[in-house]
Amino acid sequence: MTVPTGRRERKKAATRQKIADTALRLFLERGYDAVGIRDVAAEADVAVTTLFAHFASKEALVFERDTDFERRLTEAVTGRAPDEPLMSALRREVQALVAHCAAPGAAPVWRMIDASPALRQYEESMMLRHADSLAAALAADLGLPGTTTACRAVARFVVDARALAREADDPRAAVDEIFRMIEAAWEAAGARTS
Amino acid sequence: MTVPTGRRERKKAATRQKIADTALRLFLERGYDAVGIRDVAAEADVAVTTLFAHFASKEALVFERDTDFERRLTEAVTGRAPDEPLMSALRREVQALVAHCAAPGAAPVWRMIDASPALRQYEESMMLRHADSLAAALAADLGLPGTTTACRAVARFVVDARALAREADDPRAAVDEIFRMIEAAWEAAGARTS
DNA sequence: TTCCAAAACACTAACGGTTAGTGTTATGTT
DNA sequence: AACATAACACTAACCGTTAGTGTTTTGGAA
Repeated sequence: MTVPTGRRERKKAATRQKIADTALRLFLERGYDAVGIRDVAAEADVAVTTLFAHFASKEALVFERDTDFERRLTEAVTGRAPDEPLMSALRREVQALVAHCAAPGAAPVWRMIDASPALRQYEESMMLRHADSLAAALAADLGLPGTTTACRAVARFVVDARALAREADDPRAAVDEIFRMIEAAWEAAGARTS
Repeated sequence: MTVPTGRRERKKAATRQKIADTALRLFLERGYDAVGIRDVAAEADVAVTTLFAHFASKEALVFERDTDFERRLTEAVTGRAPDEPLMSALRREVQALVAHCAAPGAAPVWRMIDASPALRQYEESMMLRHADSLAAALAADLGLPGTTTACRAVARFVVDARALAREADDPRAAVDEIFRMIEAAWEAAGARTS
């Protein structure tokens, strides 16, 4: 139980990163479906089993940073300024996340994701996991003992907002519009929750 | 272009049904993961390729009636009484769908679905497809040329309601609570949409 | 009735993601 | 210095799925 950063952990992180980088490069070069797991493993110079020790599935290679998204959502709730309303903080964070997806460098990756049913499906279930985390964070912020139906509902609405905005013509405006709806929903629920 | 019901179509439907019934029986008997496609095909006395000619995937064997759900959602919109509000009709239909899931005979099937990540994921993406259909139906009902952001958002909220209610302690109450939120969201959007 | 095109069905073989089983090295700790 | 552990490697296989190919059935046209 010493402090974290030993050589072992650094090597492990390096291997993981090398695999992820190699995979993304190959996927963008030749297309997601045209690259096999065995190709990625060979190019990254690791065994297939090693690759699966670091990533649970082929899709997970693409969404390597997925825990970041989850953390950002929950921290938007737990780490907001004391006087900021919940929904305001969430809208800001979703705006930032959507803007991040629309960044110039990210475009080819999202085009690849949109082109692959497997990747789209993986992203969907990722977002539902994030919604569960967010629901828990919301409930905790309200001092509730467990996640209520209203918390779960709003959490889903928020991740829906991100998904819909990503596909909209004007992502910024879409987030604003959907959040007006979510805020109304939240107030309607609030009459019973708080 | 004669009328449909020839012997051929009856036989095809019978084969399809036999495959689905056999699959569901085996899945419930031995567990979804413990039954292979080859087992199902053998037990239904068809070739594996025939099975895949009728069903696109192993998961589709379980959600055989999925188009029914989709149709019921859109028809709740298009086929409602002329004076009934949209959200009222949708709430009624979602209540019916959720009640249907909670029916005694359906319990083992849902337990199986909840136990299998693959099935859960399949159901999720099914629901998103349904949300897209519903969004189109909503837009059409409002006389809009295309699906707007608000339509898409509300459609997602509605299918979220079904998913959340299915897992809630008191499904009926959950649907009511979430629909109070959705109606508020719909009104907030309506200020700009209609 | 006879024949034809289409569709359902079958069979083999394979592909690609994923895992089990087993063994080898490197690393942090005692 | 020695041990326990975790990272890594290799082989072989499992399972869902598809391609390729051929056979039978069926509905309708000639």
